[in-house]
Amino acid sequence: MQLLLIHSDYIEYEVKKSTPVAEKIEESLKQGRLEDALTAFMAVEKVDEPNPADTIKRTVEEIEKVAAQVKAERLMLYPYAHLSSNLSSPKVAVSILKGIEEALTGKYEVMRAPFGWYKAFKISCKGHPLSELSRSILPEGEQGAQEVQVIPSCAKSSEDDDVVSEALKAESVAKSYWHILTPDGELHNIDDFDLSEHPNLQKFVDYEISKNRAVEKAPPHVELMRRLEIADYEPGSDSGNMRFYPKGKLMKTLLENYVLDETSKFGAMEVETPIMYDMNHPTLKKYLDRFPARQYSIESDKRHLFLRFAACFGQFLMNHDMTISYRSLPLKMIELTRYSFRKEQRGELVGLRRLRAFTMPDMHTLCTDMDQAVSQFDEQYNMCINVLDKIGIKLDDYEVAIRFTRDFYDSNRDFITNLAKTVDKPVLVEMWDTRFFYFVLKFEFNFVDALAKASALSTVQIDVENAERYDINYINTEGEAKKPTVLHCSPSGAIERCIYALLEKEAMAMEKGAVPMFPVWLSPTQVRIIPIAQRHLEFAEQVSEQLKCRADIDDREDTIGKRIREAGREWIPYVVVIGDKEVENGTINVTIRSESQPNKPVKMEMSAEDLNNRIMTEIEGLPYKGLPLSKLVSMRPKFI
RNA sequence: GCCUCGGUGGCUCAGCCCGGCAGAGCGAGUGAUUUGUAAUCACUAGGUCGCGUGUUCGAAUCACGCUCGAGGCUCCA
Repeated sequence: MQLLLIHSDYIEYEVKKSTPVAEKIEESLKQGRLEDALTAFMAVEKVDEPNPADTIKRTVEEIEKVAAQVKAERLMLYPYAHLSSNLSSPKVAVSILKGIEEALTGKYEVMRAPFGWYKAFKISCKGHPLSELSRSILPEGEQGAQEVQVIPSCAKSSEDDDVVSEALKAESVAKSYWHILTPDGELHNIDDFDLSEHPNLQKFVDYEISKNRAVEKAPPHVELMRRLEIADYEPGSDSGNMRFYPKGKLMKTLLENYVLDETSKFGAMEVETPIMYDMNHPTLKKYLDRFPARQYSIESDKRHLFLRFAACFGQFLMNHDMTISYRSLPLKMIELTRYSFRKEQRGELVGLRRLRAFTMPDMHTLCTDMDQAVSQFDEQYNMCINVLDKIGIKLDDYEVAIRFTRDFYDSNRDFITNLAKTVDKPVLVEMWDTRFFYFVLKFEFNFVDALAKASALSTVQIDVENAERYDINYINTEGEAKKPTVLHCSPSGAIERCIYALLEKEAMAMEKGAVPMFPVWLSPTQVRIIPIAQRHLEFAEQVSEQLKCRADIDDREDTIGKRIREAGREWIPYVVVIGDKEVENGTINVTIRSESQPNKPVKMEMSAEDLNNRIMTEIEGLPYKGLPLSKLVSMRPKFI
């Protein structure tokens, strides 16, 4: 039994024509309408034939469960053969459908659309989180059956159709085919590929496909983000809106500046667009109607506004008004949105991993045609690898997912193979037989965290829909207006999520017995200077002046042991202890965190200039900003 | 939205099962110590035990309602 449940404002149908298997019906059943009803589209399958009673029982349970969740009092039972490719005999189907109807009658106001007729129907989907659900009900012992992912399409109506059209069927149920693509170009069936040598990819695949994500504890980065005074929950705001303390704000600014620098080198023009838009703007309305409500909305005088969930709107509306010659293509614009807003469901928000307000670098590239788009895609793919690498997230830390339509794959096989070659490891492939989303090709780099949960960082998509929707044109060599092919790219993914990934990565490293740290250019304090006694403070000041980086002085009246420990707990890359010996010799003793092991610090005697040179080499070409807090640690407040 | 668990000084938590003076460690303040590589010692301050109602001689503890948070479901353009 395949079930597709839609909680609708209304559903109505009208029979058009009988098929050879049609049940005989009363005139009154030839049309029907229910308001505020849960509609159950159902397909009875071959596997249901041996035990119809069991199928009835379990289907009824499932429907009742959902009806209770959405508080529906009216049910429309709608036979919908297109949900399955392995249907039962019509006789069994009718008996099961009638059985379900009988079991539910009395508890609900039930209407059943007749079986075996071509019917036209209209449905208005409510669009709340539970309004669209699909269920496969299999007999006991048949759990291994093929998984079918249903991608819901909302607010669709088939009013123009005489019969339930093939197009609607295709859009209601787009099938995903999962594969593993190896660098040699082989496209393996996911079940046939041995992932045991790729444990991280295995985790990602499990997360993506089997959706098995039971986890018993909170993710480790939540404790770390607080303990390191990076970020924290803000109870005075909405959930998923974080506060950032000075150290976290510094890291965030550096990451933002880095991504902007890289995209600027890449030729992107930085722009800024509004964070709120008119819900009733004709172009935006069309776009919003395609998706269930997931945005913050604001009532302001007569207008109904929503907060942007990406920078697409602003940039596309700008593109629409621009005069663009083919000479300007590929044309790149970037905005670093502070913020983009998505009203994710309450239970889905976790620490810095998924937020309702987040900072998103969002670049769009207008290309003359698909060929140019494909070559741009390739360049941006490589840029993303490089950007994440500098941020401290290496190729081993994430898994690649590439998703495309079958048509795209058939005409770009070599190109896609090359993407796997570039990263030189197997990648997960999702292929759709029809295009449902606005893109024909996308990739993401998915970070797999300490609890085996995956989340996307970098992504690029080839969009074949929005140039049309926003009426974006360029003038070609012939002087004709043409629609460009558009690329969406976020080189790093959300900035907050990069911090999450770094924290989770270090948490995993700690588990394995390594010493955790941030890349030097991102460390809030790069050098901690610890004068042993007060008389060494002056020399400590001198050393800090010689270092052209974020060097602070722990002048608190604690023991050396304690201050060393504190520096370690702050993951400071270089720790300098200054006492009589140093003042005398003019050299310094540096503990180098990146070379140390737990309980085995690596210390080196060097001059302040040596240390400075070493750090300058490490942070060369990367953004820099001064200390986010007072140089003297004794003057700092505690944030947590 | 549904299910489960939780809310006790700034932080982390014990106490709750089985009702009887509200506790510890860290942090903060003060004093002593001026220190050579992962927690110096002593003292002090700091709490309507999330909110409300009920049961009781007596409620942090039991019951009910509310609220906020976390995890799961669902979802993730």
